[in-house]
Amino acid sequence: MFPSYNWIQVHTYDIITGRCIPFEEEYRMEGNAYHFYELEQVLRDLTGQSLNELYDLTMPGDEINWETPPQLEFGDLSTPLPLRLAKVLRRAPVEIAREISAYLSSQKPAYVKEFTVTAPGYINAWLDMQVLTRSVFDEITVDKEKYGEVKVGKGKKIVIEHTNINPNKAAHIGHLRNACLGDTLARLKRRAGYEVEVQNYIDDTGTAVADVVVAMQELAPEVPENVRFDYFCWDLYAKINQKYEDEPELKDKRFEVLQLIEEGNNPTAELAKNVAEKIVECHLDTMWRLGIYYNLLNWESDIVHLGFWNHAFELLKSKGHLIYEEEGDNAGCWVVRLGHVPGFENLESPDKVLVRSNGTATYTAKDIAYQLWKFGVLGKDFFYDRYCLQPNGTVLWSTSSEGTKMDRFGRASQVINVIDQRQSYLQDVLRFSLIELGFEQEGENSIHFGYEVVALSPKTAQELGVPIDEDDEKSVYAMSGRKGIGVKADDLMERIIEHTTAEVAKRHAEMSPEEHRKLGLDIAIGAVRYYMVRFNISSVLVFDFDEALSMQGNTGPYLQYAYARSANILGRVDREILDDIDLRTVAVPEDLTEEEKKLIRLIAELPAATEKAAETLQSSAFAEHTYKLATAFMNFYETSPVLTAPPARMRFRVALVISFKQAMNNALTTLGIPALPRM
RNA sequence: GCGCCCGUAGCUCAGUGGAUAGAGCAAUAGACUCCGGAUCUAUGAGCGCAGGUUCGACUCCUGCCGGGCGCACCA
Repeated sequence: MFPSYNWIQVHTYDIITGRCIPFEEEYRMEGNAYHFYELEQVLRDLTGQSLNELYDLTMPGDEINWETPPQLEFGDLSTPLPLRLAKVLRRAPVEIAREISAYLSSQKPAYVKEFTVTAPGYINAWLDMQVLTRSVFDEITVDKEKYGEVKVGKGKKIVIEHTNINPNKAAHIGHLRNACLGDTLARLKRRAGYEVEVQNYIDDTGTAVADVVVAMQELAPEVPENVRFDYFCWDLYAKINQKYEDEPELKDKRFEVLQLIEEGNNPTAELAKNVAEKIVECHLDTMWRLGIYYNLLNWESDIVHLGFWNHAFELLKSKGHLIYEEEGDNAGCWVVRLGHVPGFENLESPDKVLVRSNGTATYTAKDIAYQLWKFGVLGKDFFYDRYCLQPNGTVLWSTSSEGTKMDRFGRASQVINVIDQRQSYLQDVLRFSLIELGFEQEGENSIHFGYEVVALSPKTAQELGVPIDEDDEKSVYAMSGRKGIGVKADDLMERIIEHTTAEVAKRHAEMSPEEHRKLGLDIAIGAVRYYMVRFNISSVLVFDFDEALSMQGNTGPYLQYAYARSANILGRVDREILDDIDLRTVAVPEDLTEEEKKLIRLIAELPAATEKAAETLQSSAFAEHTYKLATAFMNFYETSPVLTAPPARMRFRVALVISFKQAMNNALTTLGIPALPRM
C-alpha cells in the first residue's frame, strides 16, 4: 500500500564468491541504505507515505517537490507541499508542515539530520554533513573514474546519430554545435548506464556532392597541393552556386550527375565517391581533434545499393497501412495519411508521399527504411568493414555493400537523431509515419534532438566580410554554405589554439614550444566544447569570436583551471603524508566551514546531475553543474589553506581535494574536456 | 495564411508554479611577502506588452508587439 524501497530490499551478490549478500550486511558495507543521489526520491516517497498515513491522501511522487532552497538559512532541501495541502485539508499550512515534519523525523532517513518548519509552510531537511562526507569519501575511493555514473540505462541500447555533414565542403561551427552536442549526449548516456552506438550518416549520393562534381567538371579547377581539400571544396561549392544563379540551365547538369552517381560504375560516380571519401577524412580529422569519435559510418550509397527502400516498401505494404491513391492530387502515389495527427491537420496537404507517381521513392521514404534499420526491424542489414583505428584506440566501422555480415549494429531500443531545428517538420513526419505505418513503438522511441542553428554576431559577420546593411540593424547573420559564408570549424580551432598557446607560453617559460602548443590544444578543446554545449539548445547560438576565445569566467578553461589548481595542491603535499591519508578512515571535522560544505554537497550531487542531464537530454544542465562545482572549489581554495592548516584539518582538506579532483576529472570527461594537471 | 522556437541586467546566458529572479562579460573599487591572479571580494542595473488561472506566475492559458525558422510527387 505504500511505495516500497526496492533498492533497499534487493539483494546483491558478492562478485568473488557469488554468495548472496543479505540486506543487513550490504547496509553495513555501504554505510547507508541508499546512495545520496537517491535522497530526493526517498524524501518524495516518505512524504507521500506521510500523506497516506496522516490524512488518507494519495499523491503521485512526482508532484511532491524537494528542492534546494534559495537561502542557506532555510535548510538544505525544502518542500512547499503544505502550502498546496492547506486548501484541501482546510488547515493552516504551518500546522500541516509540523505534522508531516514530525512524521518524517520518525522515519529517520539517512543523510538527514533534522527537519524544520518555516513560515508560511515549508518543510526543510537539514543534511548530516558528517555522514554525507563519509559517504562521498567512500564512494570516491571505490568508484574512482566511475564516480558519478548511474544505472538508469542498464540493459538499454541507444543509437545516437550526429555530425551528418554533407561530404562536399569543410565543417563549419554549425556542424561543430551538432557534433559537440551529440558527443556530449553520448558520453552522458554512457555514464547513465546505457549502451550507446554513435553513427555518422554520410549523404554521398545527394545534390551537395553532385554540385561539387559539377563544379569539378565545369570549372575544371586545379586542385592545389597546399590547400586542404575540404577548404578547397568550400570555395568551389560557393562558386558553382554562383554560376547556377548566372546560368540556370547548368542545373540540368546536376541531375545528370545525380543519375550517374545512382547508377554507379562510371567515371562520374567514381569522382563523386572520391570527393566524398576525401571530405569525410577531413571531417573526421576535425572531429577527432576535439575528442569526438564514432562507432559507425553509414553511407547513403549502401542504403541505395542494398535496396533498403524496396525492402521497406514490401514490409510496409504487408502491414497494410500504406495507401495507394487512385485519385486526387496524389493520384498514382503511395502515401501515409497524417491528417488526423495533431500538428498536421491544418496543412494544405497533410498526407506524405513516399512513392511518386513515376515509381521513385522520396527522401522521407528512404529515411523511414533507414530508421527501421536502426531499430533492427527492417529485416535487412548492411555488410560491414573496418574503416580505421581512431586516435582514441577504438575501431571505426563502416557500412558496405559487400563484405562481412554482423549483428552488432543498430537493433536499438531508442534512437536519437541530432539534427537542427529547421528539419523538425521532416522529423515529425518520420516519427508519425512510423506510428501510422504500424511501427508504433519505433515511432515513440524515435527522438529528434532538435537544436537551433549557429548564427554570426554582427561583429563576427563583419570580420568575415559579410555585407552589412547599415539600414537594418540585424542582431544575427545566418551562415550559408552555398554562399560560402561561415566560420570553418578548423579556422576557429586554429585561432583559439594560437590564443591559448600564447597564454601557456606566458606562464611556462621552462617548457618547449611543442609543449606550449600541446597544452594550448587541450585548453582550446575545453574552450570550444564548453562554448558549444553550455547554452540551451532551443536558442540560436549567436557566435562571437571574442566570446568563443574567452578564457575567463564561465568558460571551459575556468573548469580546467580549477582542476589544475587541485592537482597543484596535491603535488605539494608531503609524499609520506599523502600516501598515509586514507579517504575511508580520515577524520571528518565537526565544524565544517561553509566553503567545505558547499564543495562536498556539489561533489555529492554529481551522480544526480548526470542522471538528470542524461534523462532530459540537457547537456547544458550538466555543464552548469560542472561550473558550479568548479566555482565551489575556487571559493574553497581562496578561503581554506590546505598545506598550512593544522595537521588534522590538513589531512581532511587533502582528502577533500582528492575527492574534488576525481569528481572534476569525471565531470570534465563527461563533457569531453581534457583534465590538465597544469596549464 | 498556418505551425514551431526565441524575447530576463549595457552584452551573452541560467532560472521542474513557491521564500529576497541568479551567473559570466564589460565598468568601477579592492585582495595578506600565504597551495598558480586563467582566481577571489564588493558595487550598480532586469522578467517585451496587456489580460486571465492560482493562496502564490519569469514559469501555465489567451491576445498583441518584436526577432528567427519551417510548411514539396526537393534532398
